[in-house]
Amino acid sequence: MSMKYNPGKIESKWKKLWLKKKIYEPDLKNAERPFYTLMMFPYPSAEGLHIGGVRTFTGVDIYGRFKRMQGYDVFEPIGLDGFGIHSENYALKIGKHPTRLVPITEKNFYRQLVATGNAFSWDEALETYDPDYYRWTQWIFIQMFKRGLAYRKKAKVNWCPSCLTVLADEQVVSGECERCGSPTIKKDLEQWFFKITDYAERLLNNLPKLDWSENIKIAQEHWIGRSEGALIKFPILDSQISIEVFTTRPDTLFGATYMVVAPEHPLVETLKNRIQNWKEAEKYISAAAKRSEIERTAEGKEKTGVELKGVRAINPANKEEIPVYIADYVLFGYGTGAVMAVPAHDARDYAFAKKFNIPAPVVIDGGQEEMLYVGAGRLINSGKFSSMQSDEAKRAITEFVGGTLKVQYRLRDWLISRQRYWGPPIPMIFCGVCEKAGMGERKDALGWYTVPESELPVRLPFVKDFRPKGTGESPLASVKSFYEIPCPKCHKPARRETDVSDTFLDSAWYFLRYPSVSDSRQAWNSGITNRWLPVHMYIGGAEHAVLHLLYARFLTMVFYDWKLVGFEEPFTTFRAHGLITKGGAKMSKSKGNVVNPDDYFKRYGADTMRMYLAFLAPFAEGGDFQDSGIAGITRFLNRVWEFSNAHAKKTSSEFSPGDEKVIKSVHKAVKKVTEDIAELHYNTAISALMVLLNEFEAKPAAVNREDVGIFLKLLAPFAPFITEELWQKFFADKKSRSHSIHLESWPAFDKKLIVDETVVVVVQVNGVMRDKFEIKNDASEEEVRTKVLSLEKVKHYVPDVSKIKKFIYIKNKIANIVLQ
RNA sequence: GGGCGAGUGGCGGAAUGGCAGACGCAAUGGACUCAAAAUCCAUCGGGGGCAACCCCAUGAGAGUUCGACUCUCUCCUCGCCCACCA
Repeated sequence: MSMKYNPGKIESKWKKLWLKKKIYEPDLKNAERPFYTLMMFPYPSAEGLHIGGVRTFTGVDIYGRFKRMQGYDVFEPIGLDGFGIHSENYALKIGKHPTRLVPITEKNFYRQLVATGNAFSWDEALETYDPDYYRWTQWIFIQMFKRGLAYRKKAKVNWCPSCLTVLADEQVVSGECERCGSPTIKKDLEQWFFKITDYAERLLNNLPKLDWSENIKIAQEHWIGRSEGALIKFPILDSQISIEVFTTRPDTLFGATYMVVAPEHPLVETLKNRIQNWKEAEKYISAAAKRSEIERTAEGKEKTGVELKGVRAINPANKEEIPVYIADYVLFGYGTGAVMAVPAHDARDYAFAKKFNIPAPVVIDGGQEEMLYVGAGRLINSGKFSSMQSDEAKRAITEFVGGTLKVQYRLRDWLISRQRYWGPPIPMIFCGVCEKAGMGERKDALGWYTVPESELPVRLPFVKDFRPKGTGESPLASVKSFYEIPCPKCHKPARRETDVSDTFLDSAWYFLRYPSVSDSRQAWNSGITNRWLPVHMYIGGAEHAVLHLLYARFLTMVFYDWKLVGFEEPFTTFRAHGLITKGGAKMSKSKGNVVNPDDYFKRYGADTMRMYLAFLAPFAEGGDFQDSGIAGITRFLNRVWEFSNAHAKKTSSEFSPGDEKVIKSVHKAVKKVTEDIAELHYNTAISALMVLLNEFEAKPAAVNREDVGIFLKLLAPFAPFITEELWQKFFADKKSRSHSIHLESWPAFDKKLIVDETVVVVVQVNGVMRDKFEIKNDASEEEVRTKVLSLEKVKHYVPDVSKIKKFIYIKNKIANIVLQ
């Protein structure tokens, strides 16, 4: 009889053949129905591919294969985000230079990805550490500088004392470094920033138009954090100086009994001479600077601060003299770095005022005796504004004190420079001579010049000691041959920028490069880009909601404004995938519950693993990986193999005339699998295939050769190898040029065939199920009623027909008799 | 503290206003076997009953509805994200 199903053998055969025949390479220049499907850029960790990563890649692949069979020219590129702190930290840990580590991890990662059986377009693979790629990352930086969107600024920035580099706000998670988990501190450093804040409003306003997982959109909305309020000036007594605050509650201005400025606020230094307790203030300021973000916030609601004695401000609404404090509960980076404090109507101010015995007059009638009321309401004790409602009062009071209405965003500019080794050098040159002479490429950045585009890439030199220095300078700052360079303008000795750019810059534009990888003269070919992008189906982790996904949107918007791309948003559809746990816990080395894909793929085969990962839980939700569950898929594929071998090769004389029910089941399965894949409900699509096979096996004589063919096509996106083998064996037309099942067309279903001639109607009495019966489809309510009342069970529960209050019939589904 | 999501058999999960537990795992019994594995058949939420059947059950409690796992409110638990943003 037939040979046994041997996944190892058929998988290695088809893996090679698919690559050789390039069946997954679309015609990038001429494709008529482009469909770009993409999984978030992976970074090649030396441990190799994570099983969760396998699941996500495969999830994207199932969708791509489905679209390809539906007639689309599917582009599913792959590459590695190998530059950056994550890769460098690993290199540091094992004491191997990143340049030596890269070829090893790259080879291993690509080998694993081939093993998954994914239909990647390998010809377009790219790596961020490849000079052919990062020259364009540098090119982007140059354009950003030239157009004023990249700038240098001395600022209090997040510093990771373990990674010894600065970090963007998005990379500080709960006061900890996103990479290594160390508590971060604030450091005063001059750094490069991208002006993402210029795009805050558009990044926010476009969100509703995007077909993205809702939670991701909400996360971005919160991160951008729009709030409407007012800028109001509080004059300082006996001076020309005033303190400006941003407030969302100008309606509570009459209740402002003190002010707070952030310890980092430059105004504090300006007022130094007036501050009678300067020593105390100074002590507080330097202590605040040293404390980590965690310490600053972990002390939680316990407020600290120092009154600036000798400095008094005037509340512009009621002209009262009020004290000024410094306290670290006020953030320098938000608003103006100073607040007016209204203890009666703000929880933080309330806590602070209580501790420092500051009065808290009530100015909004909260309808309760409670001191603290943060809601809106009717104004009291507010002079001529008393009895006004908050909404109206906001505008009126702002106007009264000469303030201005203002929209404030929480989003800050993207800190782009890193004092590390493993990244693209920032392509800038600084000339001290030009700076003194008032020269520079941009008037607001004296002394700074971009590297001429013809000289790109600025290659990352080999630096033996690539460890971060912790001095605020990158290891490149120790390589004279790298940074010593004549000024492009005055030709005097100048200095190259030695910082590298953030990894997130590498990954913020890679999807634009993929279709144009072969083009060595430009970052992307706009004709090809506009043909293929925006990415039609993008899938990745929710943890990138405010990192990668925000940065990618920002850059795309910028390129759109520069007319380099014809679309404003990079990803039409985005779906977040779920997390895979093992034994109910996140996989981690320390817990010893990490699933190594290599072992499993070798043992069970790619088809089985692909299907198991898709079957174990809804794709978007994630679930628990259990070894025992794999057996179910192994059995299923064995049965597919056996059944196909036994029935697909029947000669025509052996064909069954076909059983009506089997045909209907096949059409129903086509509908269900088609709809489920489109919704990424892979688990239920697979269960539908299992149901169909169960039915095939129950009445094999009624199964046609054609039914088997349809079944294999439906299964093909999930199990590409076994279906290809069986298709080639029994169905493929050997003469046609390419006869892969994966290039066959997706089965259609006949609407007429999925409707049953009879339906089962459930009978309820007072909402409790009592009986059911079969009746012809779309029977009239009268027919149903007659039938229902004739049932023995119904007679038992409804002895007196006159007691029927209501008869409810939902067509083809249910009949409910309601008694009084 | 805020936001988002989730709570259904021994387990993963299905059903999103209409027969709760599809599909699969595990388990139990049986067939095959000298035996085991594999495979096949049967049982498989709880309680009652010889049985036909009946009752209870989707984290807890209320509500809306002829009818609620599904919608609304309150509470509890868990997960993820953000977190002194004025």
